[in-house]
Parts: sequence; C-alpha cells; structure tokens
Amino acid sequence: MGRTPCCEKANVKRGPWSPEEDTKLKEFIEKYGIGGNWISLPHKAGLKRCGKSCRLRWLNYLRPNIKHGEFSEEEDRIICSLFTTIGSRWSIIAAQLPGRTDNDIKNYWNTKLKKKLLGITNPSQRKPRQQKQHHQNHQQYCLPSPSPPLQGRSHTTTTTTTTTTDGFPFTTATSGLLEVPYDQHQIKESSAMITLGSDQTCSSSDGSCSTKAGYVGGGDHMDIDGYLYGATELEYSSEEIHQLLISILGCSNGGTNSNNLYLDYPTANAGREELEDPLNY
DNA sequence: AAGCCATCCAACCGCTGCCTC
DNA sequence: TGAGGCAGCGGTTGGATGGCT
Repeated sequence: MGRTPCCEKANVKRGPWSPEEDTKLKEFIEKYGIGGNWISLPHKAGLKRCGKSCRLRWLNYLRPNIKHGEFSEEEDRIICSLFTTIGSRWSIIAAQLPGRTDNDIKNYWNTKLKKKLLGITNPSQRKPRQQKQHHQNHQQYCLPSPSPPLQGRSHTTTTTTTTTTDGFPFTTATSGLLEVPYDQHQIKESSAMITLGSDQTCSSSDGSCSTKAGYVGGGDHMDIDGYLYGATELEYSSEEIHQLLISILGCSNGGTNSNNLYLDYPTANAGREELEDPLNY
C-alpha cells in the first residue's frame, strides 16, 4: 500500500525559515487563507517547503496573537493542572492558554516544568543548573496518583513507580512524562471529543450539559485573518473542566472566572501538609 | 580564551483519525 | 466498505546559545 509522501524530500527546503520565507507565507495566508489545503500552499505561495512545514511555521510562529516569552504563574498552574488531569494532550491544554501553541507548551513542559517535578522526586538526581525562571518552588503541586493513561490515541508506555520525597507514590511513563490519574472520573475520548464518563455527569450549576466551551485544536479551521474558528468542541465547559480537576485533585477551594481556569492546589493530596502552598510564589 | 556541557526551542517525523470517493 | 488523501497531534531531534570550568 504505502502512502505517498506529502512532499518530495529532495525538492523541499528544510531547516530554519528565513525572514523572506516567513514574509511570503504570511502574506499569502493573509491574502488567500490556506488556499485549499496545506499540501498545495507552498507551491501557490512560491515556497520550496513541505506543506506540513508551512502549517507548522504558521501555527507556531507566524499566526497572529501568538504569545512568546515567559509563562506566567497562572499559565504554569493551568498547564500543570490540565496535564495532571488529561495528560500530554498539548492541543487541549493550549486551547486553555490563548496565544500559546501546543508546541510551546510541550517544550515548556519538557524543558522546565517536568524537570521541576521530577527534580524533587529523586533527591539523588543532579539538580539542573540554576534557571532564569523566577519561580523555582512549584514542582510539588501537581503530582498525580498512579493510574491508567487516558484512553484515545495509542500510547506505548511502560511505567515506573517512584515516590516523592514525602513518600507519595506516582508513576512515570517511558517518555518521562507523568501518568494521568483518572480512576474516579474516567475521561472517554471519541473522535475529537472528550466526554465525561457516565459516572461524572456535567456539573454545571443548572445541571445542564448543553454549555460548551473549551475548544480543542483538532479540526481547527482558519479564516482569512488566520484566526481559528469552528474548532472541535470539548464536550464540557471550562467550568466543567475546572470541576473535574477539583474532584480529581481533591481541591475544594478552586476558583475560576469566566475566562480562566484557576485552581488552588493545596488540597490536591489530603494529608500532605507539605503541599499546603506548594507553589510558594 | 577555549572547550565542554546543559538547556532551549524550532522544526521534523511518524502515527492516528476524519473525510471523500 | 475500504483505500487514499489530508490535517492534526505528540514525541523526538538537532542546531544555537549560554554558562561553567
């Protein structure tokens, strides 16, 4: 069988993008959108690039409203809380952080947050060189409990159970990422949607499940200005995600507002006094 | 000053799911 | 109904950079 490659590797330029290429791509998309599909875009735009590469460059760098630079404390919290809940679903996490891309968040997690988490779990592990980051003490706040991974995409993982400095066991996957707790509130994924398990009905105050928010990256479409619209919807709202996180983490005093997910972590692991203010910003 | 090493992050790779024919 | 095309996603790679010795 064999699928035809999206582009002839010999005929496409690879590696870093030049400012000229950026300009070409940006101007083309601003003028024509993606012009049908990404595969044909490079040719139409006069770029010797793979369509995938163009897509990635646009989504992660050229797209309007992309936020670069340091992550805020609140963003840290959101990333950590969602990772604890749904695992390495970077596109979903990115959907909660306007202006951030999944790639950005993934890199941030892999290079900083994860290390902070793992750093405290193995005292013998060499500490990373002092970072420029101004908050160093938040590594303890989202240690998940052992649990099966999220259903959905196949993940080939082997797990290693280890313990935190205070004796709290958790599991790491082969990827080095932390496994996701969901023993009580199973999250099912079907197509591009995530639904709460049958044991976890929607927790909207009116009991309705009709409220929808929390766009997921999958199925995004771009308008002429490059903004995303019509993204696949999560089948639960930000508030519901919030409630889910609270139940999973055991948080009783999480706070939120209409636009932001925000959680207080202290009660995530009852009896773990050390975590009373793990962020300690 | 130079070499080594750790870190960062843009870009790539390959897999999966959806859609169309 | 199955094959092929495409977009999206997540893991990995490698060049650039900066700090340390």
